[in-house]
Amino acid sequence: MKNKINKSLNPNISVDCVIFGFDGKELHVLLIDRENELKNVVSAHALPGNLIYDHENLNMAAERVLKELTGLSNIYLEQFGAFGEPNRIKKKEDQPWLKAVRSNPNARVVTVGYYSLIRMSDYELNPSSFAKYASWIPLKDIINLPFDHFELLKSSIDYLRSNTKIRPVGYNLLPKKFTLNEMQKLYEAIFNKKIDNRNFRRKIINLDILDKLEEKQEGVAHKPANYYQFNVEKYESHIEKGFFKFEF
Amino acid sequence: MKNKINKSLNPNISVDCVIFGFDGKELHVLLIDRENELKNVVSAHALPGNLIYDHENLNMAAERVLKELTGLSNIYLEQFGAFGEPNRIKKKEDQPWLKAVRSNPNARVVTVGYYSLIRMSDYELNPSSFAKYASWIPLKDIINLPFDHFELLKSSIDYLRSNTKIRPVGYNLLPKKFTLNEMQKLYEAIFNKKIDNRNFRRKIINLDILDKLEEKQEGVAHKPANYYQFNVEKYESHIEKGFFKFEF
DNA sequence: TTCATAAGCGTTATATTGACATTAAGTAAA
DNA sequence: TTTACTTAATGTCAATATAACGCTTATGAA
Repeated sequence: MKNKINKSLNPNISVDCVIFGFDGKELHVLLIDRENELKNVVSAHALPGNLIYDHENLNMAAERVLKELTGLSNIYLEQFGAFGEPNRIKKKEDQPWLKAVRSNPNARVVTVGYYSLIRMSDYELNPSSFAKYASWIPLKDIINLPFDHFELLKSSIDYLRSNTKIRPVGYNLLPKKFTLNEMQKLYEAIFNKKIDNRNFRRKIINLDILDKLEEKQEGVAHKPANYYQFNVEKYESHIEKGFFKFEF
Repeated sequence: MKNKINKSLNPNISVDCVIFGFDGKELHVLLIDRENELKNVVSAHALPGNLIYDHENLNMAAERVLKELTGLSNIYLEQFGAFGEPNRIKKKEDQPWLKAVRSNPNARVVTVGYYSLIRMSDYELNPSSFAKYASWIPLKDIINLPFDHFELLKSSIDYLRSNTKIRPVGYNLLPKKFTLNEMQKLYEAIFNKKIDNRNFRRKIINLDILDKLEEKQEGVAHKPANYYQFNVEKYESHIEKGFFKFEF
């Protein structure tokens, strides 16, 4: 079995996934823990990623790898870049792990980065393959990662920010029903900056992508907030055209 | 020599370059002609691209490949995506050429797309390697290409357009000195749509990235246009921050 | 001198932005 | 039952940006 798999695993191409989650307060990233015996290494955490099979395309590979390592499936993944420094997996501290899991640990590997935004509470993590654990780590607590994963992470954040400036975000990150303040907190988390609440509300509501529900928060010790949900049709069409202002 | 090169050519990873040029009227794309005996194939034109060496990173590879095939050097290239459909180089009509130039013509190849915008007149084309000719083809005349090159081309155009909405464009495409109308024609070519000239001028001038020169067109049978040039500092800083309007 | 051509300029009505402070609705505590 | 506390929700104004629109100007050619 191992041989059969290795036969069609391409030794030179991998995918890595940066999965962002939002808990209402801050952004988290889904990382896996690799083998236990590597716990004493600088960082056992890593982005879920692995070599691809020759019969699958890059998107399929990313979905499969994510599923194998974390148990997550049906996740919409978007490519944010290819990373191919010749020395990207040559760091000394990364070698023991590579030797343990790769049949060709010295091969040059170019990786393609995929990212996604998901509601943390919607998914249960079920790590397997070489992942012993999979867990949500607050973005701000991630200070290093093996290989060039930290670069990938930074790059994915740049991409997420650019993207959020161009098209609305949140359908995949927020609960089905959410308050405008939760949505604002998400934007603040993405841009890492405070936003004026009146201006935020005006801008978002004018986009006309939300439906205001008849439902309010309950049991909170303050004025209850109204719930909203995305109007999927309007949201999608806005995603397609983007909300550029610099048009002619 | 052939063996030595092949030893370090990675059989699974390639780069392809989409080089856009502008002649003052319309966008052109730099294509190579492959071997003569393939002239009767559906399309002998192709994007300049080839496998990468294991010692070079993706950017270096794109620069080298571009240089080898077209003679262009010192071109700033930007990545626009990775393409990895398993069948992307399996089309029947593409096999003879692959067999002729690749030592492993059946290998699965993932390609990374790079694009650039250049002033056509600034560069002389000097094809070599497996390129017999390299020539500028009007974008609108390109109706098919081998492999998935047509997909890459479409994807690069999408990327160029998105990019042009976010940051100014033209420094690499227009002559050093240019008129506002030439710049407008460039934008019209990119977006493939007419732009109101007064609004265009106002918008571009308000960006404050151009210096108005003391020089005018000469010998034209109409009111001579004023020349402008990019103020590189202001242009660069604008490129960095982008001109998003959807900010908080 | 006139003609043809593209360059270059300006206004107005509308929409968007950013800055800023107060009131409202609920629970908890006194 | 009153008061305190907390977060939700709302409005205005001045400045800026946008889209739509037509006329005048400078030059070479006829």
